[in-house]
Amino acid sequence: MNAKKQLSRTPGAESFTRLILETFRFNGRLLAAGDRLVKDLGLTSALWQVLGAIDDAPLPMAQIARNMGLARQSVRRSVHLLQDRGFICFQDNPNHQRAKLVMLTPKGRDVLDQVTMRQIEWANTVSGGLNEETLERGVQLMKTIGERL
Amino acid sequence: MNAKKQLSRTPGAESFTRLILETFRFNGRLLAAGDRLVKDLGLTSALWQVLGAIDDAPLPMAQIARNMGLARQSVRRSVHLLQDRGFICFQDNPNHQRAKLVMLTPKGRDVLDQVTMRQIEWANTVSGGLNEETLERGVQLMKTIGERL
DNA sequence: CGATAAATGACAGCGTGCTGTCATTTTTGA
DNA sequence: TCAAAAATGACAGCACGCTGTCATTTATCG
Repeated sequence: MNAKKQLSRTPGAESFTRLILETFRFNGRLLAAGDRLVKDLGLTSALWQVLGAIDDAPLPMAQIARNMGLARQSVRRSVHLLQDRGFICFQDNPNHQRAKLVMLTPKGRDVLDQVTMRQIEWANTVSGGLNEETLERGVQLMKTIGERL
Repeated sequence: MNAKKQLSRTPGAESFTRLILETFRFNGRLLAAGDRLVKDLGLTSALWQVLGAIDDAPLPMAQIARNMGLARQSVRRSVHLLQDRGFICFQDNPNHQRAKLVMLTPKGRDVLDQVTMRQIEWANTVSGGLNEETLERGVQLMKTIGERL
């Protein structure tokens, strides 16, 4: 007698498992594409994302991290690299003595604007011919599953 | 006169951009969930994936890397960690003197089988209530876009 | 008000992806 | 056949995510 439980994936779980593996690949490709897009400006995908997070308004590191879904310390590292490159600076926070506001320098503003224009052209090209609803359903799918994890 | 070109995203590009940001988040959550699932067995998401790649048959490192969509050297590092833990060993490759075959040890086989059972239960739960076609469309979407990058 | 909890950033260190370079082996093609 | 190109794994080192710990500041609530 075979005591091992007969365990198998539902059809949905099969698809879900494929989705996971494909997500790993896709994520890697997106990061690589982003790196290519901004390399000559002295940026990387990670640094660019942090710049983008303070596009509208200066924010403390912890707030940036929450907005991006990253750990506080991951953002801290990027912020210091951006400071070294002269893209951001710190501004006193009237509401919090410890948590200074991370703010774009004029140089950082220039670079972010350039990158944004490149991203727009790139996104228009890559998404060309793709159905908007299909994309939106993909976003929703990841949000839905993400919340269950 | 404003010489700046009026550049904006198409609706598809807006959705695509949201898809990108959501992919970063989703990827992070998946890795964390995988780590939790196998932590007590001395594995991580990355090591587990490599074990899974040689579930069916021993393969050389470079082949594993291609199958997983990773760089050769990323896989090399994981393979050596798995060797340190006694989960894999090397087997002579009759077709290639340099590229030894990476093979599960009995211990590695046991662990992988355990992990696989856990993943099946987990995937069945997480994917419960999700439409299979929706998931499959998500997979297709990422494959399609991924090829354009 | 004051004690305790929570949030924040600094510091140290790890895991896993990448690239570049090298020696060796295998494959290709003139 | 044999020289050039490609593939493979070893080694070194970087980028960026994470965690844990700490001192300090801020918020909470009895």
